[in-house]
Amino acid sequence: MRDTNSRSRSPPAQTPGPFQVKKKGGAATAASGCDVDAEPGDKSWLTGQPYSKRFFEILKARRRLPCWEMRKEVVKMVRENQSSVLIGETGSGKTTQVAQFLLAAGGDLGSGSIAVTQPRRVAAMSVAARVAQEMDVELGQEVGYNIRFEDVTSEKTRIKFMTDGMLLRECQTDPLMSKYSVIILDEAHERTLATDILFGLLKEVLQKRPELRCLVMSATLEAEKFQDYWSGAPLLRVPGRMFPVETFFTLRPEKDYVAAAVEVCCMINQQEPPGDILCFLCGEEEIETACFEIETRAGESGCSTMVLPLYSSLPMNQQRRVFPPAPEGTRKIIIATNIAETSLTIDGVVYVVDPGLFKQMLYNPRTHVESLLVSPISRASAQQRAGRAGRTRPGKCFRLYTPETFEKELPESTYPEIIRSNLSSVVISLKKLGVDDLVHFDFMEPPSPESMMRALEMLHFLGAIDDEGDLTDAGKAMADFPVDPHLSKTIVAACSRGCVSEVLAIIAMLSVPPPFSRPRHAQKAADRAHRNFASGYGDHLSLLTAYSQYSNNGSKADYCHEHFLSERNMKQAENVRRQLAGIVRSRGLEKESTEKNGMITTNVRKSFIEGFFMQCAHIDQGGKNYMTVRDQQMVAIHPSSFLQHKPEWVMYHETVVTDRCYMRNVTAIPAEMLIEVAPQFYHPDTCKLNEQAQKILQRALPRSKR
DNA sequence: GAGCACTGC
Repeated sequence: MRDTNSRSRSPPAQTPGPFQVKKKGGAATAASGCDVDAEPGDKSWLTGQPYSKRFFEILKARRRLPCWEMRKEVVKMVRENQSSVLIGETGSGKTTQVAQFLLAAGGDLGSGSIAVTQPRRVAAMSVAARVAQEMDVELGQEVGYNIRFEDVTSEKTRIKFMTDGMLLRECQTDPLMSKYSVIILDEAHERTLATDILFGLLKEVLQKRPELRCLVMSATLEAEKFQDYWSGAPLLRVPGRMFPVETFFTLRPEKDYVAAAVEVCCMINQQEPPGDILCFLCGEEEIETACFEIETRAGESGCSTMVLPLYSSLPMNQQRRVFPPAPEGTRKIIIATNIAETSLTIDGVVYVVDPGLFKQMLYNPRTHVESLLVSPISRASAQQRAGRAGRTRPGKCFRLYTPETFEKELPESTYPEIIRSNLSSVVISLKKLGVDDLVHFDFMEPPSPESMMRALEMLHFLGAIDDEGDLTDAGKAMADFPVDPHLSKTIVAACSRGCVSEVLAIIAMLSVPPPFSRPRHAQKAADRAHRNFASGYGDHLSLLTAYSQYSNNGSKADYCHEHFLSERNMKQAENVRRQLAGIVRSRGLEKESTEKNGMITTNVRKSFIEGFFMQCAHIDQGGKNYMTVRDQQMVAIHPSSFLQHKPEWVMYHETVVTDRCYMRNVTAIPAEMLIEVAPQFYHPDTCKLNEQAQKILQRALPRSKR
């Protein structure tokens, strides 16, 4: 099944480039012909230690992987070409084997270390653990991983699994990626924002480092697209290993996909032979509804069934319930979001029910509005979902749409993140990486000029770039923080206003999934508990109260439980705060704190206005709704807000569109504070806001210092 | 007075 592409270029010169990394320790070298294969009694070519018994047991399984037979071809392709593409289906073993082949092959390939990127943290961790075991080394020594908040590598590390975002961050301090002799971008078909940017950066780095090798690994689809982008790089195809999956379509489109999914799950449960069912739905609420209905109907029909929901906001211990096999004679039915398509793999699934839909965040640069919409999945996703039924034995996939829909209405592959995202973070990090000419940056999928313009405009408003489009000092500082530019601007502002400690806590709380938990069965109690955190100023300062109380409490788990905080998300917020504080400290940005002079709430709000002055809204004439200043959109305060009254002006963190457009995380801002902090936008003499807004500002003018 | 797909730095 191999097709090495005929367009492959002639091999580059074998002379080491100027960025050759000095050879690190190792018991054997390329000259001794080290190989991944071994015989009992051999010593590890890498550590010089005798191999363990387990090593040989694992080796037996590795030799059976489809990838194994092609190890010489893989090595040859990568050695002879600066960039190449490897297509490997599920079960080919590419993720665990390829880096080992290349390292063992030695020569230039093993001169530095090998980076393997993954879109997800868990994947980076678990694959690293597996490979360390396969190589008979301790995790964190020769084989390690690096994800946010966790660096399990050492001086000795030769193969490093990392998230794509982590490698992108590393480029800021080492733009030539000089530590690495090979960079493998795995799961490239997922087209994450970070992988797409790494593509473009790597293309430039490869020109400067002729000895560097880049391997793009992907599941089957869009091979030609990758090849074209990498100027006809050679391609190797490794077959997968999976059981056949029989696919069924519906005759007519289904009006109510939740009802149809429930129907089909119950049908399988009653009529099909044993085997677990995995059903894809779009969100928490419909999953819980479907679970309830299937459970009820299974009870009526007398089938022994275990119905389990699965989505990311589900507490960990409940998520874990999907993995253990059901008792003999009981069928497991898992109703899951997209989390089960890529992030989690459940063994024992024989039937897949696929309505062909998922929720996707879409950004409209024209209106600045991001909204979460139910959209059709891609044909690639449909194939991936079906594949979930054939992991342990032959399975069946029930698609709740017609073959015509599949052919004509499903896009071939998922819309890359980069063309449906707000690009302000992308632009500021590229600028920081020295990519000034964004128009000519070699994106595999260039984002729309409009999206790019909006991002540049926003960064200009925030003072991150000057009129020439170059990063300002503030902009350079902002780019160091792994948060959205609105937030990094707020941090930089807080540093000068002496309230950075408080602002970081708030930003950490805003950057993690909702810290306030509100379990279905105890909503009233949760609301009551949360009211203890309420600040009259609004949500930002309420988040600060919650964070401070939590972090000053001795028994955090108990505190979370009693006050209906999500322990998982609060821990995450602590991590984020610590990381951001570390950056503030290492850059020496902080001025003296204003905590003692009682200005803290004022200064916190002023700092946020510096980052969010475009995300403010004023009350309309009727006094009921709000109008956003940026695009005159009618919005309302989200009912979850701590704000109990309707102030004239509010600042909001984000908008969410459901039936109506809501502002989430809202803080009251006096008009005079807007005029003082952002006069370019709010001074009534110069601002270009509507009449109503002007009137309010005019009235406030005498109170302001400007 | 309503609802948060999924990742990542």
